[in-house]
Amino acid sequence: MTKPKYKIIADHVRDKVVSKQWLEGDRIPSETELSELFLASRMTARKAVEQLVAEGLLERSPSIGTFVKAPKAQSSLLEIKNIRDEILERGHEHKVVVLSKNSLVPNDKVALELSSWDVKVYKVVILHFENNTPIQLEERYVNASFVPEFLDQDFTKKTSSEYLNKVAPLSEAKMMVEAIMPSKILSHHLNLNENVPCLKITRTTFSSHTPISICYLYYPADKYRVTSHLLI
Amino acid sequence: MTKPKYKIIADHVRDKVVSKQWLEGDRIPSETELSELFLASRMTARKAVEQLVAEGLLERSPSIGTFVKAPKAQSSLLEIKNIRDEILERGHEHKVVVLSKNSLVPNDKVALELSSWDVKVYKVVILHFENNTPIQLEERYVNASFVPEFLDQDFTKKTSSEYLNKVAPLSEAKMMVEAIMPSKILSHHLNLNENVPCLKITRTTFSSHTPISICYLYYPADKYRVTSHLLI
DNA sequence: GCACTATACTGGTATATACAACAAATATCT
DNA sequence: AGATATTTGTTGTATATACCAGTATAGTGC
Repeated sequence: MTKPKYKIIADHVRDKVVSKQWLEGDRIPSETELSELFLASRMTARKAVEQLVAEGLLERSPSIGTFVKAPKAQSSLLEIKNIRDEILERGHEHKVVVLSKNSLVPNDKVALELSSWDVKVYKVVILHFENNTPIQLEERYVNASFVPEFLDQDFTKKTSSEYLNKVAPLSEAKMMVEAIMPSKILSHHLNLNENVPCLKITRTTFSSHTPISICYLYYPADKYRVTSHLLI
Repeated sequence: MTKPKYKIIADHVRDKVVSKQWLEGDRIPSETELSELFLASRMTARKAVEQLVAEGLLERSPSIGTFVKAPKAQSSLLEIKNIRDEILERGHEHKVVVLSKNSLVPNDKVALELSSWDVKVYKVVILHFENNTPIQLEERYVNASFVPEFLDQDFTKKTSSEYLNKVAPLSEAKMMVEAIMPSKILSHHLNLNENVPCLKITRTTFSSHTPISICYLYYPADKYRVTSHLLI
């Protein structure tokens, strides 16, 4: 299970970019330099760079170099923002309680979305608090073969979606918004009064055309809403 | 300006796929076969295939082959579609009942969104049926100075959003999705059972940066949901 | 007929090499 | 000093080669 060399290089470069050690517009080492740094051939270094260009992190200019690309403006429609950033942007405090971590064989519905019948799936249930008020219950299933170390993460330090976006950058997402009446257990976790509905968001995220994760997000309807802004 | 060989190969294969000469699930020629067909090296043929895999047209299975991938379901991104088209697309019947038409001075909330304190506002309330089941209650406020003839329209023939899009083409939209418990009157119109929540969509539409209309759309939660598909 | 083995084929990784097109820096000439 | 030519560095394309790890098929032995 040794990681291919081009992936090692790609991971290393991606880390430099997402950790902001290399900033937007910076020129990264040339393909030849990368190949020397990692004791690989130019073709291998090139393959790593190609992958990151496809992910949208880098941008090439022939005869000049490869540069860190500006992040997508991407405020737009029903954006995929992680709950922590959202809460911090409102100037509030974010707290997390991990309710469960499991490795399991997916049920049909989850397996269908992750198109992974033969593989394991990881499941986590996490409760998010905004200023000590429960704001989101996150029930997340992750394709274990693509993110093998998912369960080892400490989600109190980095949210699950932050981690996923790091190891398998988001390329595509499907969302569904429903209104439901909460089950008793859900009502308990979200500390809901009687007769308060929930917003249920089902979100499937893809990385390079592969479904990585499906999550069910439950919000108290009296404290949360989804917005989008669409330019035509 | 000669096209690189790998692009020629990729274009050729892509054409086979989109023209349905090669169908979903079909195995395409192996990399070696492609290289022989196009008098190229395997690496070049491989690069063509890699590109098409990245585009999502093909799918690889190590030791087995490369296959034509199932096309993406492709609902579009939280599109602003009008309810009639939506229902007709599902192959169902659409019926409309206009509950009220008014001309009034806007309350603060509506006026703020339409940024029209000094002008009149038109209001319509319309109930939409899908196969004789109430599916949407539309409460719409329109900036009267921009759409003076709004109230004269027959909304059973053309929906309000169709008409608006014709006289003031949509350039921008803001949406908000919430879950609410219906009021008694709403529950009655939507023919809801007890304890069924509603999806409330608040949508403000703009034409050339001017807010034209704000509408509140109420849906029975057990019969409706909002989806979006986001490509990054 | 059945089980096992060998072979051929597939995509995945990795390298070495070569040349083209272009840009920027450097050196050279006038 | 200024214009021109050369060199160097960069990405882009293309090939030949090698080996690995799987799968599928054909062949072999029983």
